[in-house]
Amino acid sequence: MPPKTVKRRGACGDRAAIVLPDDAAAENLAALAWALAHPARVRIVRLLIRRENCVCGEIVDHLPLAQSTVSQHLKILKESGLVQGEVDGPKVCYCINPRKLKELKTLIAGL
Amino acid sequence: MPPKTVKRRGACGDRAAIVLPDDAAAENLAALAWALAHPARVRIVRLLIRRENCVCGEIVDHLPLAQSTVSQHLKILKESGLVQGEVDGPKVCYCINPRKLKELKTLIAGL
DNA sequence: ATAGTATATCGTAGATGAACGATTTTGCGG
DNA sequence: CCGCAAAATCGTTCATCTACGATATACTAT
Repeated sequence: MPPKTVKRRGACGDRAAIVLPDDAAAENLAALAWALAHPARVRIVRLLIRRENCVCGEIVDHLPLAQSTVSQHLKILKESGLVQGEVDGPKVCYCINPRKLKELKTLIAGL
Repeated sequence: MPPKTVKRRGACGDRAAIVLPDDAAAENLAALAWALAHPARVRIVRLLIRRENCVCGEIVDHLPLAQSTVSQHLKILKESGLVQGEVDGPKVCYCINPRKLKELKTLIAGL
């Protein structure tokens, strides 16, 4: 997660973080953009969009990264809401959350 | 800048970073998404789009951040190409780079 | 139950981001 | 030339990412 204009500890000024009207929208878009702010995650999302159905750890085979690293990227994508995973036997299938994807597209298009 | 699947120093495995065909596209989108991956930068971009012309350090007045912090965000936005700045007397005017913005929109829409 | 495969989580290391205040740079005006 | 205002950069601090290997967890099948 990106520090999201997060409240820092007491030191360092901190300046009350006045929340302006469209702040929520900005944070929403920033969170979604953040999910795509790494090439590996872009690749994963594209992969999941293509094979519109779920995919399991073949994702790992498509990336030059260790399984644990891919798992972390998937976690980030899940937390963003862009990707959903459901258990299927010993494997886990991931798929795109079309609603979130559309939300992202709408937010970007509406810039 | 986001680590962009960057080459790490010799230690840590490093695994040759095989560059796959659409890697360039993924990195390109990731870099643009990265620029918007922070609420403050989203706000700045929106501000610059609205006042379609240039704006100077009033940007600072619109954000609950120190001048130096805003300057850093502007630097990131400039590096992404989404924003351009040109000197105007003692001030600096920033404006959106419509080409890059369109590129971003196209890449997202084409997901 | 047990072994086996598939994911997730832990622990670590190094790099980088975000934020600030302080300082430096830059371009005008007196 | 000198001072001013605006912006950029420096230096610091803490949090977080990214990556890995190693380990733990989960579910199947034997």
